[in-house]
Amino acid sequence: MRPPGRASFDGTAVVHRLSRLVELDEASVEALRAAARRGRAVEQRVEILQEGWPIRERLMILRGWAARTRMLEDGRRQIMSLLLPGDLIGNCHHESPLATSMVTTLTDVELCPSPEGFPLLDEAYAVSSAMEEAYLLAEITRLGRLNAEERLVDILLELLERMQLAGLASRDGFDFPLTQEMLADMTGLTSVHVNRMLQLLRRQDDIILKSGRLTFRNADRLANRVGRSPVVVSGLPRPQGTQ
Amino acid sequence: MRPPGRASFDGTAVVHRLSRLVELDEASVEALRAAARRGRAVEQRVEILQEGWPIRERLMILRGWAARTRMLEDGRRQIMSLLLPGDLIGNCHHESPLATSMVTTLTDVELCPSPEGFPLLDEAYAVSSAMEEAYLLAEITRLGRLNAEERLVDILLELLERMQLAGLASRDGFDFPLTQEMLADMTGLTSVHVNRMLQLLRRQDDIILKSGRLTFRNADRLANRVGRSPVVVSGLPRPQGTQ
DNA sequence: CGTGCGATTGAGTTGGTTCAAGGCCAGTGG
DNA sequence: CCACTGGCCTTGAACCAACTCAATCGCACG
Repeated sequence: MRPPGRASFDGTAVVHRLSRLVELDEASVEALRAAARRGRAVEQRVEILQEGWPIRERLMILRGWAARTRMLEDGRRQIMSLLLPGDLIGNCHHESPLATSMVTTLTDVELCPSPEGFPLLDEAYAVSSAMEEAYLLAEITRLGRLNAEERLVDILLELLERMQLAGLASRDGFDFPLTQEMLADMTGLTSVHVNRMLQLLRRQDDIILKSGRLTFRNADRLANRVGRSPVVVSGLPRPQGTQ
Repeated sequence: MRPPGRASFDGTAVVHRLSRLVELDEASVEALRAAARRGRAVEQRVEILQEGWPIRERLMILRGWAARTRMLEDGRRQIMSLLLPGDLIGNCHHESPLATSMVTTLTDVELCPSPEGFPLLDEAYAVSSAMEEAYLLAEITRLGRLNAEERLVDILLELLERMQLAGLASRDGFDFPLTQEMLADMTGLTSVHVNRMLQLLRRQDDIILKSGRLTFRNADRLANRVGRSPVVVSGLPRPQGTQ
């Protein structure tokens, strides 16, 4: 566990992700890289942003996972969305200066302010923000209408999709830092039940999940089984030129 | 049931709501009123927008209720958010030209394109869009961590809050057009269970719900009981000057 | 006076929770 | 080098909130 403080990073994930959303020019990419060099490290389980705080700056995640969460009085916790490398935090589309949710690091994280004043980057931020909304909608359907197994499969596939977008996943797997309790807080289940469902998926030979790595045996078949279609394709402008 | 087609309306709800979000100038208000006069009526249970459709124009709801919904293959349905009079549809914050969800009318509805090119209105749209996100986050927590009774109370109180914002509710009640099945599709429950929970609330003397009107016996007490705080206050810029 | 949609009720079932007790393993300190 | 943590995962058994299925009621409307 490295101590928080200064750190350096090349910003691969951010560049990879944003340039898949919008075809970026050299200046934008360079600005991202430069920003990434000024990255700050934050330990796991730290609150980056509190609900209602003024948003000073827009941040990007260079490394590690964070989450937008809400706590109830009695300790119940809901993770409303995950923030992965390449994602933006506090992407307030406007003059709304207050955070609408708490943001907590789930792992050790490295972040930096996102560069401003580059038209293409602004466009990418906008698309990114639209994607975020699409993921919120997906989360609502997941919680409202899917059963435990479907929820888990659906969220895992979404993560594969997003990690691929950031260039951090192979065709069928990626490094997976979440505990079962975090999965429970995302899916609205208990960690005990998440455990049983993961075992079910393992027994069915759908996934391999061990030592911090998640691998799908056949992601397409699985997606098909729970009736999932990728969010990116359906909810977003097709990447221009790229792809 | 009036036939769809041309209709006229003064746009009270829209003006009321938006001028609570941002202090509008005379020109903006007049533009809203003028737009409202060109309102179009749509029957209940009609799909205004399909997922993936290009968004031609930004619409406002003048009268009636609609919803952003998603259907699963097997007929399960989730209402992701409600659209009330004064709300905007397809408030795409950017160049993202595709609808991220289906929009269906729940009641007979009257709508019109929202005026463009007024700086203060644009600001109001932006705030409105931020609120929409806050409501999505609230919906996620509701579905993920509240039990049936809490979900129902929470959503009903949210609706009170929103209807008041549009000037369509008294201090403790408003006209309520939703069927129990629609409530079920919002709360991720079955209509049978929604029915039982509503009866519970009636028995506890929390609400009166009959002949299309919902009244709270003591909204504050109820809010307190389920640990709910208003979304508007916590997640939004305080209305400047107003209030 | 039907007719049909929505609300209501009952009885049985189940998916997911709760509570509580281990088990595993990486990191730490002696 | 090994024993001792502490965090996370695993397992079992009892329980309960919410679902399912199916019948009935009530009312607005034609």
